[in-house]
Amino acid sequence: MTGQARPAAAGMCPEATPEAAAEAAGRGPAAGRGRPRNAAVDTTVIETVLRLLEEGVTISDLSMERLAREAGVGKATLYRRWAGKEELMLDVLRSLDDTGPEPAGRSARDDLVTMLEFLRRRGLAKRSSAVLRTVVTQVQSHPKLWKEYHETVVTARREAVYAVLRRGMADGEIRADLDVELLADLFVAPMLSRAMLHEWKELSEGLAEQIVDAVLEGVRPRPAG
Amino acid sequence: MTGQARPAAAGMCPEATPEAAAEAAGRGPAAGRGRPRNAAVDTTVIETVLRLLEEGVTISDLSMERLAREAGVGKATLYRRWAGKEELMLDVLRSLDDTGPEPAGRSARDDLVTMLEFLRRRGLAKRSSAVLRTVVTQVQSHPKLWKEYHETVVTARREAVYAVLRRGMADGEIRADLDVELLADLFVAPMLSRAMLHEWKELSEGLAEQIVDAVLEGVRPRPAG
DNA sequence: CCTTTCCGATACGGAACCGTCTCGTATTTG
DNA sequence: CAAATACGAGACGGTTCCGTATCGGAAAGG
Repeated sequence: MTGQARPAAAGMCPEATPEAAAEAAGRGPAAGRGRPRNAAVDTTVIETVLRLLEEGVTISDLSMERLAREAGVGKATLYRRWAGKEELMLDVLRSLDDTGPEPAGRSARDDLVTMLEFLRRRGLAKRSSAVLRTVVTQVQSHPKLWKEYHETVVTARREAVYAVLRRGMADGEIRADLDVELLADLFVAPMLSRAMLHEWKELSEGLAEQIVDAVLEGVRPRPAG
Repeated sequence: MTGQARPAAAGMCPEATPEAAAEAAGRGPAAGRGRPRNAAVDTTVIETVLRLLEEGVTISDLSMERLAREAGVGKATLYRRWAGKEELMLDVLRSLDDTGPEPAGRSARDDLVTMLEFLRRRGLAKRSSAVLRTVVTQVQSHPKLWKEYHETVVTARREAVYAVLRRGMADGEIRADLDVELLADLFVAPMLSRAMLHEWKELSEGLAEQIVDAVLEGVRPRPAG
């Protein structure tokens, strides 16, 4: 949650004090002597970033100066904790790392529905949706941020889908002659497409089941039975 | 290809009350008297924008000042033709309006493959890909641009897909009990997802056929014949 | 020839931002 | 208490951009 990239001195772990835990997370200005940092500032700042993104502010338009104003903190405080906007955004991305519910494991079909339903609900939640849409789309311009987000969030979720699919293939529930990555896209992309590209209107109630079942059964008419 | 939002007279309808037509499209300098505008400037400017976007420049980073420098034109010339960056970008978007080949109409399956193959090839073409990725992702921050792009390009292409699907449903080639919009997403979204979200690496040769056939047949194993 | 408009170039004032630094104050350790 | 550090606020010089205006020259029509 808190900043990691600070230039700060203090390096890592001079000793094994209780603060070392905090230091281990990445930093610390040798937290010993003076006034300690107000942990609430980290929260306030990140929350402000999320609020502004939710309101449609572009990452480029989100200047450190404006952020300081809106969050009611001093610019020095920002630069004391983060080396720049990029480092700050990295922390914002990390705060979004919600992997969703663990699939129950009853069947591949049900697990896929669960996963897609999570995507659908997140697409409907205004906070997550707007923020995620903004971040995912704009972050691609900043290769460093995109790489971080991709490795932290996207890859993890994709691997979870792969696991479900592989088990389904082993169980004979899913064709084993298709590429796992292709299969994942067949299921996930339609939901992602609606959540990100289209307007949020088309995320109706039973969409997860509709997609999963349609992809499973195929859209070619079956003569009978 | 050339600008439309231009205040200029230039364009279409040189006669039939030239001023009226020009004024209708915007406002014009009543092109009659002085030195005519160099039509090549429109091309040069738009081409420069595309080149810069292709190089990864953000729309926000693409200032009118920088654009004038890179294109080798005067700032005044830009503001003489476009009211601002937004108007200019609208023309850039219009220049991307390539609807692709008309489907042959032999079968819904083949038409879908043709359409997806067009998306795949465009995703591979560095120019279109990088530009489109940048435009599509960043343009969402500018509601006006996004609306324009959506109405001009996206809607038209989606309608084409709908037409193919409806004909396929009428011909009994595609299940008629599914929503057309859902069907369109099942086919198109996987390709779009790979072209825009993933890296361009995963746009392999037979991908269009793979997607179409997998969605048609379904990914559940068929016992036998 | 004269007027009009375009062209590239550049100067201009005003604005926003960056990152650093300095205040005056608050809080904690020694 | 004194030293050290954090805090909000904001000054500071430097950069970039915006949109307008001006300039000398070029191309068209009258």
